[in-house]
Amino acid sequence: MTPKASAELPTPLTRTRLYEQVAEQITAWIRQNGLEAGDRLPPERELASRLGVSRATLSQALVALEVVGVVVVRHGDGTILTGKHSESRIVEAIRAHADRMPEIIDIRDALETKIAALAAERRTEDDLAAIDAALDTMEEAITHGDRGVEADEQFHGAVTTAAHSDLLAQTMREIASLIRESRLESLSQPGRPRNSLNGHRAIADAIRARDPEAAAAAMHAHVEMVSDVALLRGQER
Amino acid sequence: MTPKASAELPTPLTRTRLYEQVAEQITAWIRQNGLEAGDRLPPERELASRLGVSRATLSQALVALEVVGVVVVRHGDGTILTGKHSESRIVEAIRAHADRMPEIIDIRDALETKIAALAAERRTEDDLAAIDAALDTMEEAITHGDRGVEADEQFHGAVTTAAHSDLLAQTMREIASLIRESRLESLSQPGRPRNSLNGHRAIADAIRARDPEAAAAAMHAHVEMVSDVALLRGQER
DNA sequence: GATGGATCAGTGGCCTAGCCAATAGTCCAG
DNA sequence: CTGGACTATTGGCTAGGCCACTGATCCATC
Repeated sequence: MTPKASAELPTPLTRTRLYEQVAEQITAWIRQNGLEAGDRLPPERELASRLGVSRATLSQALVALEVVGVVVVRHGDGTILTGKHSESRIVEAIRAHADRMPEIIDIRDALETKIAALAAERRTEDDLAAIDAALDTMEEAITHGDRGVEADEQFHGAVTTAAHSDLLAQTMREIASLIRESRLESLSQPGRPRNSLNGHRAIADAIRARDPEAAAAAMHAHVEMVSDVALLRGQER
Repeated sequence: MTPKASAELPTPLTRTRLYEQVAEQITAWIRQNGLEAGDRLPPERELASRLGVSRATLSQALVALEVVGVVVVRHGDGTILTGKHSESRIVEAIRAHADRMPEIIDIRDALETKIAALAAERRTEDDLAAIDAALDTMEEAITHGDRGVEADEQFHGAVTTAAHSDLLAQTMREIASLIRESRLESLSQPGRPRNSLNGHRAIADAIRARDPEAAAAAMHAHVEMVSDVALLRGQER
């Protein structure tokens, strides 16, 4: 490498572990042969030699697959498929889809509407303060010409916290990365941040007034507004 | 199988792997010493001897922790904490809570209400047939004095399928085990299965009529009915 | 005929020992 | 002060081996 390369270097070069490659080869092999739940993998010794790795490495790969829930390894018996594949990860299963925006909208609508309603019922004064703070942050961001992506997330995060439901919060966190993408698209539209802020205000007011139905309605309208953008973008393709 | 032994045997006795114990010891050690993101674990050789296991086994444990996202292992450098702990798994985070029923109700309400509405919009004739089949199964189960737990799951599964949203389906699957528990409790109440079946019928009718709002309302009422049981049980404790 | 014990082959669990490869720090030459 | 070489430390992976568990089979016993 010589001087000029001041631009971005290709990659931090993520090193792949052997066990990862082995795990992928195994799952690929499973798909190819159309194996299903209950089917057996070959014995470790055989599989290891077939893959050209040591039994220790294969064992690591199996541990990984077991943790993810793809297989269950039974002492003295063998390694059995669970048919779960990678169902555990919500996100990855969806990422493959090209036109996944509508689905994200659906689930946002489902979760956030409920969250808004719960927040209206359960919010404390502290929760309210956090929500207001997020509104101020967004106000300021927009005034400075920023899109307010972070402030947007801050707001929704504050509302989620106010709902006081670990399960809902956890689930939101699970799909956070997907939602983030839709946010970016939405807030990139000219004039959209302002609209979004107004939506937030309506939601905040309903939560302040402890009115679950109004909060749900406001959140629903807000998500719908975002969906316009998404659908529009879907047509562009 | 001989007739008499119809009682339940103690347990299928789940065997614990050494690497699992090691992984737990490590996480426990992390908590005890209040280690945070960026902190290092001791070298493998040392850690292995301190824990009294071989390096190979310790390595398996680290693979498991790496897959879950607790640590990142860097060749030639060491093992570094990520501070993520186990945020990825929705379920486990909640299992710890003693009184988690209300939260399950909340998220069921959020997801299934939306799912019902979508099902009403998008259902095909095949979807409808599957839903009706589930109703018949439950009808029969109840007539035979069964609680109809499986038929209940079959129905909700059919509705979820009819919603044609992979993301929602995925999320439902993610919390399926939690919901299953709440189902068991609900359907164990005398007279409850019959009530539940009526609720299902109302939902099915709305979906058949392609009426999203009615479907959502019916599903909401259905989930509410279940929640009565749950809350009642919460007071028992 | 059914039950229960012994046996045996196949399979995973775990270990020891060792070499290879990457990293980061140090020191030295230019 | 920069760049290269060296070195200690650390993880990556392999080989080979013993032990424990599982399931099937056979056989003695009741």
